[in-house]
Amino acid sequence: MTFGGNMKKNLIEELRWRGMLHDLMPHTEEQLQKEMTTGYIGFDPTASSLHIGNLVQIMLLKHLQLAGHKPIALVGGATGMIGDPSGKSAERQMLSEETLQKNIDGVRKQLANFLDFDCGENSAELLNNYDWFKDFNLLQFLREVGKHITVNYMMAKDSVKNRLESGISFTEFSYQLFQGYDFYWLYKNKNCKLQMGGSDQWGNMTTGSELIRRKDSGEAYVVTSHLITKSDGTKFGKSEQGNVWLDPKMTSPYKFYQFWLNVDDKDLPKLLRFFTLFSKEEIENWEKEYATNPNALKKILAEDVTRRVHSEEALKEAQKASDLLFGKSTWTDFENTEEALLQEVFDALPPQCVKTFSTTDFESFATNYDLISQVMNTSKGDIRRLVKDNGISINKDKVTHTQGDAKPEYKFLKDKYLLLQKGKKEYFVVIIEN
RNA sequence: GGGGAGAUUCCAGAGCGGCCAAAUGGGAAGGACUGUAAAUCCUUUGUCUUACGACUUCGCAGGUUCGAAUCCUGCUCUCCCCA
Repeated sequence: MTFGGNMKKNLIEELRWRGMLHDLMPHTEEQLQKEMTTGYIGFDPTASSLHIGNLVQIMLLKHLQLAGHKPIALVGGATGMIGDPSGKSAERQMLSEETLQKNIDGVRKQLANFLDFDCGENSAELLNNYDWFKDFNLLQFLREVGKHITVNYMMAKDSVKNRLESGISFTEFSYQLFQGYDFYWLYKNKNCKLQMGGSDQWGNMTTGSELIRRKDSGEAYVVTSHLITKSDGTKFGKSEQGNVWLDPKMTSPYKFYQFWLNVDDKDLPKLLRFFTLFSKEEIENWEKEYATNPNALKKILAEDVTRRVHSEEALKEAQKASDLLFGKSTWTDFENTEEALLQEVFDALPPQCVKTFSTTDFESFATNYDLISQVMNTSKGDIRRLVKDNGISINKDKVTHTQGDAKPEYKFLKDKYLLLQKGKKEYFVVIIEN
């Protein structure tokens, strides 16, 4: 039951025990056992970076490759221009071509990080469907694609059905044909027989399989994964600031690491299985060992994901920052930290949380309220409220109302840093430069 | 082309001449309790201000009125129904 002697794992089994498998077409397993199979997942460039939600799909491709098959990551340069109606209750805004191009570039770069592109016959490939759609004219499309799929079939898809009340444009209605043709094209040109994706993509994906059957009487398979949701039912991957992105410029590795440390206990079993590559035994052993210490598990999770998405160095920095910024760190801890390390820690903070002032600029703040609202970029009323609720600290000391109106007078850390906190978790740093 | 409904603060959604900076819910923020968790509780959620109050908001532009989110006129946009 091996092929080429290099089969490592049964993909479907792997996805099953991880709880990722949602649905698959009949005979998919046989196909995967029979030979090295090429499978693809499409990513629409709706933003200039992928986010944590997309990471599940990336993991699918990763598992595919680890099981000895060949993954293709497809950037939807063409389909992104149309807009997938799946899961959307209203017509979406079209992106300008300029934004789209920027997004495609960003997404391409990230995808390239996760897969092995140089490991022999099952090396990964990165493609853009714009390449085969750009010269495809409308008449050709209608004759070659449209003719094979009935409107009845298309209307039966949930993504379309759900929109019949609220309205759906022809553009979004036709989305599934484009995605379907992607699959067909890959089938013809890359011998791709498998498409994977989130469970919300089932409808779109089966259209492709259908097209392959009708046009070529070919067999092509579809596997879907569960969409990751939080135990409280809200959307996963949103933090206070919105989406958690994979781009370090949009979500700093520090924030990223913190995100995983802060997940709900109840989500841990699922997250460890979805987002790490550890084996069943490893995960189960840890869960036994740390049954009463979920923070240890979170650390394992956060470390692994941060390392793979960013890098070992980024992880180290994020951890250094976390150690200093959290826990029981005191003012003296900061003073005793050498400057180079402090610098690193502050670098790990999101850029908007670090402000540099000249001495004269700093002198020009009449009150602490002025200073704080400037640094934290919030209204003074807000800061007053926070101070009233004990929510602001400077240099690890709570700011009181009377202090708030006083002129800022501080002992600077290493003669140049001032440490502000909003709540317990959010740090801001002022750097004084001459 | 004809007819109807609607546009309110981050979102949903009340208000339908003064007591409206605008109910309620959600979200978000801070605090307490903890484990940088969850649940719970408390507070806050237009701007400024020594919270007394001042100023700017209810699709856009005008108008009526002592006074408008609320009434009138025009415009823009969205949705529904009929052709």
